[in-house]
Amino acid sequence: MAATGYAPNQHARRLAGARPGTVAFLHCVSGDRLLADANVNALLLDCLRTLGERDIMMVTPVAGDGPPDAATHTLAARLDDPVLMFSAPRACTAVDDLLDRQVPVMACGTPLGHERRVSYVSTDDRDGAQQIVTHLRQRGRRRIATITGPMDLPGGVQRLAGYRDAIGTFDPALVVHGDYTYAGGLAATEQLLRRAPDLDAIFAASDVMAAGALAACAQAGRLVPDDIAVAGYDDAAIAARTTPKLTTVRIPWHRYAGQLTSQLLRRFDGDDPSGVIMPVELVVRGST
Amino acid sequence: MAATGYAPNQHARRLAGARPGTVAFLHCVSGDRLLADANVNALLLDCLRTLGERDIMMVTPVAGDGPPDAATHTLAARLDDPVLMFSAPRACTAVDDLLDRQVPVMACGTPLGHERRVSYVSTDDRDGAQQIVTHLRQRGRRRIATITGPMDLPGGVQRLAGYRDAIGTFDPALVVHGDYTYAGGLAATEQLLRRAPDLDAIFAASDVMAAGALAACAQAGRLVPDDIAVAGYDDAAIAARTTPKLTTVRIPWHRYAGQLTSQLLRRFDGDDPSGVIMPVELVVRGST
DNA sequence: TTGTACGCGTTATCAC
DNA sequence: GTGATAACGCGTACAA
Repeated sequence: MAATGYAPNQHARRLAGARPGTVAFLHCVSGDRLLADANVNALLLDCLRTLGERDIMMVTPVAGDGPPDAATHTLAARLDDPVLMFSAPRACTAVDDLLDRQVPVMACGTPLGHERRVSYVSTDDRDGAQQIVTHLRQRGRRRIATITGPMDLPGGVQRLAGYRDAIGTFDPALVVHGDYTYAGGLAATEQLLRRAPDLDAIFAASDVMAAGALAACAQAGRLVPDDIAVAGYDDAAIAARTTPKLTTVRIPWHRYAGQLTSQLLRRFDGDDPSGVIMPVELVVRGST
Repeated sequence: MAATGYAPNQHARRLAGARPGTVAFLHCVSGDRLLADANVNALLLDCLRTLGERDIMMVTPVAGDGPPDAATHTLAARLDDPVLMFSAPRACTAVDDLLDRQVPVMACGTPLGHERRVSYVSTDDRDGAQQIVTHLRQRGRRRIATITGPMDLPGGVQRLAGYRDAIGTFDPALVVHGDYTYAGGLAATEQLLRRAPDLDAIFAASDVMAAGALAACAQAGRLVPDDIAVAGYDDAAIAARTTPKLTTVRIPWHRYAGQLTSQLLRRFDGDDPSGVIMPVELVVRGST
């Protein structure tokens, strides 16, 4: 059997009604940002490996062009297998497509507007943001600005909520919306420095944006952490490679992926959608 | 037809002998490095999008654990569709598996030991390395070290060959083998600085390693480019984000992906394996 | 326990 | 051209 090099035909077994042997990977971003997010890649990889161990299944990523939602929408229509979804924007119509067709959907991060119908695992973003802003205030920072994530994504709104929780008196001039990219963080910081030259701390909603913020501070001749403290979020690899290294909030990536896959597997067996929230942890480094 | 929301069952059509609707993505690296290489990701994404335009096909990535070859070997045995292969090491046994089973293989980079049996698109690594070393010599550098890529990968051997072509008198003390990673570049540079304190230039076989080299130089108190010139390879995104920015060799990524997909599509139609080599271009920035 | 039909949805082929 | 039918390879349910 094994000696003859025999392997069952996946198409035939699927056609005969076997349980799905693959999981579709759906990343709801515009085409040029696909596979460009180190956090998502790491998480995806971790899931891929765990899934591989169990049933030797693979994940098929799906590429989308144009605006995030439209692209994923059309592509979702072709999907047959369970879907592992990342960066799902608020009330993403692709999700409706999938749910209508009985496709089990597992979201990474709270699926805004679909909390009851799709399974998800997310992290306690609000708490993390609170922790980091509180840390900045304890270090004596008084004019703390923030660069948010996209406001149609759960991380964007929840990290901003945490910032508001902990900031004391809220000043809209100290808030700029970002897009989780390095270039976005750099541009947002330039804008903040122009708008509020007296700020003494910046909390960026991602480490990549924080890295951009560091570059912008350097260009503007502001010393970090002496003149301005900079904090990130995610504890991504880049957080330990900047100068100075970034204070950040650590997401337990490995356990996160573990939850994602185990919940997904549970959906395979027909369990109801469920939501899991993972705790996060403050990591203090040289940038604050 | 379209109004009823009908979509043909991919498994059934495949079972009935239709042409493959998917391409398998095989990255021959140890599990933890999968999806971690920005160059590979960008290339993969580009292929994904082009492939999507044509026949609305997707790519299924395959995860492997353990040593690169063993993992890909076992996983290759499950593959049925055409394979797009990256980072294929010398005489990779997974390739034999695939070829035995008539699976068309398209390699990114010269598939060492399989040049005649699998199609490939590669870049003129030897020429690129020659160009960059010649550039360093023209700037007056005399003790030019190199951090190579893995020597079982085509980029590793060919970029080293180009270095030897242009270096004049070859000194083994100035050669350290790297692994294309940031940490590897950093460690290799520390080793070089210990071994040959008088070196005045480092050519790293990838931008990521060059970024690590910059960090090591900074830690050692050596100024770049005043004391030591640092050059990379790939023209990856990181090359424009370091301080100073990296002199490097630009690979025409977009056209590279175009060739990869068009050759792959050609294999679909039963054409014979073919090899294509793309030209590269020197990009001079502040680090030299 | 071991064996034998049938059905899954499509493509291909052969009559018509 | 059009329409019926045999594969494709594996699950599964049912019979022995």
